[in-house]
This record gives sequence, structure tokens and C-alpha cells, in this order.
Amino acid sequence: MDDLLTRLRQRDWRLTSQRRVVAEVLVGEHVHLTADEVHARAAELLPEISRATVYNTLGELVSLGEVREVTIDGRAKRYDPNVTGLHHHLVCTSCGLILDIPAIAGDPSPLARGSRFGFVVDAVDVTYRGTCPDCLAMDGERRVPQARGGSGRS
Amino acid sequence: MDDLLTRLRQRDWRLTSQRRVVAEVLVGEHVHLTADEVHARAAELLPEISRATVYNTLGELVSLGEVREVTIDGRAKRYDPNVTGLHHHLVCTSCGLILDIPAIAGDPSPLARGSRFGFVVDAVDVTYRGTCPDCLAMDGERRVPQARGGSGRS
DNA sequence: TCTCGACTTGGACGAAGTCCAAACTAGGTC
DNA sequence: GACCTAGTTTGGACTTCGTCCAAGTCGAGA
Ligand SMILES: [Mn+2]
Ligand SMILES: [Mn+2]
Ligand SMILES: [Zn+2]
Ligand SMILES: [Zn+2]
Repeated sequence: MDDLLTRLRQRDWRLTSQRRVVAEVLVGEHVHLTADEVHARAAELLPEISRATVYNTLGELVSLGEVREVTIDGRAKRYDPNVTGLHHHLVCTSCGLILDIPAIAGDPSPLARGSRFGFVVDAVDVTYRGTCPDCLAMDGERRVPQARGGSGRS
Repeated sequence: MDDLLTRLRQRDWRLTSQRRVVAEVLVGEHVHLTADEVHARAAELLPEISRATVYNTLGELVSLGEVREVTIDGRAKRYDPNVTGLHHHLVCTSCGLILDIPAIAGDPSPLARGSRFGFVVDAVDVTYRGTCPDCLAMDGERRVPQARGGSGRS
């Protein structure tokens, strides 16, 4: 966390309270938050922070490679501070829970020359979709598709 | 295509001109269209068709398993009539081109019992991101990130 | 402390999608 | 063919997520 701030200062980032707070929220709880969730948590520490600044800061962190942008469904993007260990995502389509799955060696096949169509490939996203244990249990009785919002620690 | 309509009639679908036209657009050109692109093309055949109906129809086709909903980025969802052969997607992050990659046997590792966390997994989405040959070529000169909108036949 | 370019802010704007009450119609019945 | 009605369609209002911008603020080097 302090690491992060040091690294950012070196890449000539002006260290503002807003940026500090956003970084703090992200590394603090390692879940896959949406921009608005980050904003809500940041606003607890710094009430005047604006949505625009949160979007700006998240965008910068993404281009600096410090945070990963994850698109799970067509809804809000999620921001993932876990960039050191490559991993995939396991998503519950019923409640929105998101878990990290460590990638195992040679996991997403590196796309043989033939099927690459001349592309230069620089990332692979893998998303497993299914139903989590809780939702499976709750399934026999009454289906309660539950409030959205993924929360899964890696 | 006529196949599709027959199948749908059997699942007691009321065969309206709107639905016929949407189906026609989808199977007609096998690209990954957004809902609004489907609407535009459908409107050429049936000018009065509304956006709401296109959204409704696409949603129904998805739940009937006749069309696959693909989330490439945080933008508009795309609708993929290729549901018979499982496949992944190869996306150009520069121009938006989307290509189908046939899945090879046991390709997305079926997620070993241990890393399944009690989930019942029923789908895996794999997206390769990179740069297409055209964008690579155009790259040395002047970077022209080009109009969005994927078009790739399978 | 001063200065200035980088940063922040709120509000307007835009894209994608959902919702709903009123109007319409496919297809079964006579 | 005329009739009926439940299933469909429609346009517009509304929601969510995100971007943009002109004006004001502030971090940090001198
Ligand atoms: Mn993650
Ligand atoms: Mn496809
Ligand atoms: Zn669940
Ligand atoms: Zn391209």
C-alpha cells in the first residue's frame, strides 16, 4: 500500500488526498469493486471527493498497470487490485459473488499460430459462470436472486 | 434460418413480423451485432420496428438458447447466433474487430474440483485481446484508433 | 512564500438498456 | 370471414454507468 504510493510518486504523480484515498480503498479490501462502490467508500474518508475524480484516478491506475479493469457482465466495470498473480474469475450468476481463480500453468491455451489470424495477442480473460454454494442451497425453497454486487476476496 | 423459425413456432412463439425480421438479421450476416445494430438492420426491412421490441426479442432468443449474449468490453452487449459450435473470441482492442476461435478439446480447463469452491459451473467465457493485422500495419505511421463496432464472421 | 500547471469539481451530457400503459394483432374458435 | 383475447408491440420516460468541460483549487519545486 505504501509501496503503491511510492511507486506512483516515482511515476510523477501529484500526490493529492483524493488519489491517496482511492488507492487506500482499493488495496484496503481486496474485492472487485465498481467505480461507484469505490466512490462510496472513498467518500467515507474524504466526503467531498467527486465521482469524476474517482473515475479519473481509476483510469490512471489502470493505464499504469496497478489495477485491472474487469468486465464481468454488461453492468459496471469492476476494479481489481490483484495484478501480481494472474487469475481468472468465478462468478455466481445468481448473487453476483466474484472469486479469484489462480491461473494454472499454460491454462488459457496460448492460441496456436494457426488460429491467431495474424493478431498479436496480449491478454486473455477467462470467466467461469455458475451458481455459488449459498445460492444452490437457497435454491430448493424460494428463489431469491438477491442484490447484485460482487464481493469476493482473492 | 427457416429451421430457426420452425423451432421457435414449436416453442409456442407467436410469429410476428418483428420477430421474423430480427431472426432474419441475426442469421443473415453472422457477425457480432449490438442490439442497436440489429435494430438498424431490422428497420431497413420493417421501418416501424421499435428498439424495445428488438431488446425483447433478443432477450427471448437468448433465454431460448438460440443466441448467445457476448460481453466483450464495458460497452454494448453483442448477440452471437453461433451457438452450435462452442468458441472463444479474439478481439482487436484497437478497431473492435471480433473473430471466432473454435474451442479445442478440453480447452478452458474444466476447473478442478478443488478450485471450484462449491460452485456449479455452467459456462466459461474466454476472450483473447490483442491487435489485428490491419491495425498492426497502420501502427508505424499514424495511429488511427478507428470506428468501433466488431464485425467478424465465424 | 509564490507560482503555475496539474488536479478536482459539479453538472450537463451521452450511450445502453429497462419499464410501462395504451394500442395492436396472431391465431384459435365458430 | 368475423370475433375474441392473451400475447406483442410501441414510444417515451426513466435508470445506470460513464464522459466531458469550464472554472476553481492545490501540490510541490524554486
Ligand atoms: Mn480478481
Ligand atoms: Mn462468436
Ligand atoms: Zn450466489
Ligand atoms: Zn484492429
